[in-house]
Amino acid sequence: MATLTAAQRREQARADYDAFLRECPTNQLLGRLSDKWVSLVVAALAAGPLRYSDIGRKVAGVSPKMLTQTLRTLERDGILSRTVTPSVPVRVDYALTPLGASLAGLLTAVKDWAETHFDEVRTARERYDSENPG
Amino acid sequence: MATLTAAQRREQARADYDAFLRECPTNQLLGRLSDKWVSLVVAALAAGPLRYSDIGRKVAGVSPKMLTQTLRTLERDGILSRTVTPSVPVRVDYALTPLGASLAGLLTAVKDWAETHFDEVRTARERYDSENPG
DNA sequence: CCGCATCCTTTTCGATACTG
DNA sequence: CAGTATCGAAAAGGATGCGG
Repeated sequence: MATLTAAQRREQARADYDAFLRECPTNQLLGRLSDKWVSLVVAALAAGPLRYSDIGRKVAGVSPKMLTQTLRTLERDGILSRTVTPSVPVRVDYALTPLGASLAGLLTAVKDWAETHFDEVRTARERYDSENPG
Repeated sequence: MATLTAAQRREQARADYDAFLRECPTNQLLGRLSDKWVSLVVAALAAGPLRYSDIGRKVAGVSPKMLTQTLRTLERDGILSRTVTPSVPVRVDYALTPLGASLAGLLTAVKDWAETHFDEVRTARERYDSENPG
């Protein structure tokens, strides 16, 4: 008779796996970077520093909540810097750090790819949909 | 008195905006590509074709549901091809298309960036957390 | 102007069990 | 082996109102 039940073994395996994932840099960061708003915000700042409301205007469709949330995590990760000018009313500027700039090149490359190859993707979708009715 | 209430104007603006977003190629594709599993699956296939279960093993922690879902959308978008060999048991191979291969380079560049700069990001996080208690 | 807190809806996702 | 179906938990996301 085994010293562990099947359920216990499964739980153990899951715990090990969770620990592994938490230590895996690629998955951690990739999960963070795999965010629609991250790409758009970084792309927006690639051209130069912007104020909070300017980013909101440049990144179409982002709610204040998501914008703030995205900016906070990117600031925490050292991707961008946040500068508060204590005037009245307050002025807050965001800019890419050198680290962020190195990432921006890659993300805009992906964005450019999307723009360049969208027609091919659309064609592929239409073909797929016509070949797979239902 | 206006012919529309503020709420109605807001709703109208949102409808217009939604229509705009649906037509925007960049946002459509970028949203699709900004997916953790997409990056990982494409990266897994970058080295060469793989069978369904091989991908599942290579991409740690993906459930059958998400794997199938991801593979289906990528096939529909023309990023990868699906080949069924009607043996017993069935054998299904997935491979990047030329279109997918052109994308793979960019995504693995992002993945490499994550691996290379993870230490910097971690350091930035620790600094941020110590400077922002609570 | 910038942003936080709250509520609430929608969507996503993982676990599980089952089929050809 | 390669999926599909279903369920429930979890998270994301938007709306709104307030505060510095």
